[in-house]
Amino acid sequence: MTITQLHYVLAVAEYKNFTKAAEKIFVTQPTLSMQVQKLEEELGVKIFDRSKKPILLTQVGENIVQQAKNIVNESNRIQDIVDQQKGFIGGEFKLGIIPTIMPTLLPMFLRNFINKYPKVNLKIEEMTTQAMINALRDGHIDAAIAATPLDEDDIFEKPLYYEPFVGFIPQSHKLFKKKKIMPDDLDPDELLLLEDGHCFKDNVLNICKSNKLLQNDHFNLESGSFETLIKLSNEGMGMTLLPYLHTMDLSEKNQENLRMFEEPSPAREVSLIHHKSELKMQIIEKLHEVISGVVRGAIAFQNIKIISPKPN
Amino acid sequence: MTITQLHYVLAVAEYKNFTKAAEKIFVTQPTLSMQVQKLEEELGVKIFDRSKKPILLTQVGENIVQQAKNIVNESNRIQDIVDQQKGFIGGEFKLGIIPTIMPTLLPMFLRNFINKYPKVNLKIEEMTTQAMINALRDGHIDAAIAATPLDEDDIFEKPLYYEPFVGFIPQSHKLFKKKKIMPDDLDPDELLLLEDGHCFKDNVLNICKSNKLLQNDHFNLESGSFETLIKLSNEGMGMTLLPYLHTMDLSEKNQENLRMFEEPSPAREVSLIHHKSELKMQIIEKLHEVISGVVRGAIAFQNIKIISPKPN
DNA sequence: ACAAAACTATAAGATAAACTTATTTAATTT
DNA sequence: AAATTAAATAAGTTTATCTTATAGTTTTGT
Repeated sequence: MTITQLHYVLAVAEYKNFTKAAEKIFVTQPTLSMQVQKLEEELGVKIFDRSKKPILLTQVGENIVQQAKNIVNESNRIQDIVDQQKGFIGGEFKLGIIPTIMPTLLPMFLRNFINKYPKVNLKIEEMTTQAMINALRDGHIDAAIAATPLDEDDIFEKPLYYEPFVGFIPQSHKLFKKKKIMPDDLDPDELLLLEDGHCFKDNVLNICKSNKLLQNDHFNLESGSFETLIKLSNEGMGMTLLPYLHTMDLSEKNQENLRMFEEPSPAREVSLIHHKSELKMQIIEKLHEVISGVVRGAIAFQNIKIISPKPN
Repeated sequence: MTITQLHYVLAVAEYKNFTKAAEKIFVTQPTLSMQVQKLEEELGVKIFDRSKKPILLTQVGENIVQQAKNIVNESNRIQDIVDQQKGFIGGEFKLGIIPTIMPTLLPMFLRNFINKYPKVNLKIEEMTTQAMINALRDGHIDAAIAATPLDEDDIFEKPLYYEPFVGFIPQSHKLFKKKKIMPDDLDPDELLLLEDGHCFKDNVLNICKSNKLLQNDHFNLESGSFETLIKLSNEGMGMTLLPYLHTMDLSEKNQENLRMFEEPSPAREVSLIHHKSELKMQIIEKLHEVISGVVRGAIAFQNIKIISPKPN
């Protein structure tokens, strides 16, 4: 049994197809076939059931794949140990970011980070929270930025900052005249919302319903579309909520529609999340350091009420 | 990086000597030299400091060895998974047993176990509790039988049975006339004891002192030497305590000197212990099953007071 | 149902990796 | 300083791994 063979098994298990897996890991298909067979022979069991297409994992196969993931993870950790010792911060690092955080946060820290750690080859991908969790588990990404808490017990969360929500209220709206708004002022049925799955906790307000309506309808608002939300709002579709960092980019005219909450302001917790396997921790720590440092300058609220991303 | 290379590193780390390590793992010394060098080159660090003799681990080396142990353990687990699936109970299994349990317990279960699981190649070694803990950590043994609790957080304990202590009281002794004895009757200063490190808990009696005296003096009583203890006792050196199972082998004459404790009788907890890495769990479970089944027949006490092996 | 397409397995030869024996070099003892 | 002990290097052999080419399967589409 070699680590290479385990890699091969994982690739086949992932793509359920020898040919595709072979392409992805840059070997020929016979290499995969033979090495997987060799391992199967050594262990004395079939890992894959090739009689059906797409290929299936046998029962033992499932367990073997699970364990193979552990072994491969643990073996990746050795280079980590070496890097850490050398104080080397570098190599490829894949970071996932949810759409509603991407456009505001990325410009704030990216230049800073790549200047400070030029040897890190950052690859950033926009993805949903659920896709992130899966990608972290599979090792497809090394870390991600999302609204937390997620309550996934194999995902660790390192909070980056607490970002207050700010009301965006059109002139026609009855709340426009108020200087500060309160959670109780919000009417879920006329609130325009973007963030997938982000809900106030029960005791504040549950706005998932309106959220879902928007998403399942014509709109499926994605990255950068807070602009859309603002336009809809200005056209009398109702008020909306924006994360604080996003409000800093608004035109002067739009700024006039902003209304802060009475303190403690509802806020979302934004965290750097990673898998419990703790691979590439050095980079994760530096990333956390840079981002929270940069954001600390932009957000200086004290009185904040954290909001959970999921209804419960 | 291959699993083989990690094995080689572990061997060298263990014997601090390439030549010896090479012998132990049945390869030639140049093979070790070259493969270790190759891994060092791949990682870009020296794992061993060869400038001194015996060889030292570098700082990174220490960490690498630690991680290598994890990886090797996890990779051994794959065959385990396969065996489990097949319902196969077999292969080499190394079991450590402490000297004071060995002679009485081993004959009780050994034949039974090897008949039931003939494919298991049991290798039994007598060793002290501390040696066991180290051997379990290093993977030199797969499981062990010892008095518990040990309070080692990487060692799991599966209690096998609770074995009462029985007083062995020479005719000359003042307690000889009593039918049953009580913990308070015992005088630590005149109690002959054998078991290394086994002490009544504070609230019963702390007999470690007398124990240590015996050990550090001329005697270092080892396996099978309860006989010696009994002879010493019969010659007026004082009373002693014997574990219940041992008393079953005594001559009729010696049986007359036995005095049970008033219930609840003090007892020692004897457990099958293994490392948290949970390798060869199938065999461990079967072993536990067989031993506790066999002993259940021999010990049928209800009222027992468990005694801790260590003073605290 | 039959041909085409899509996959996987096998064969054979090329490449590369790992291992052994023999020898050299370096460090430690005496 | 010589003898001893242990690790590194060199050279050649064996073994393992990979690729190209090809033969079998299973699935898909008409």
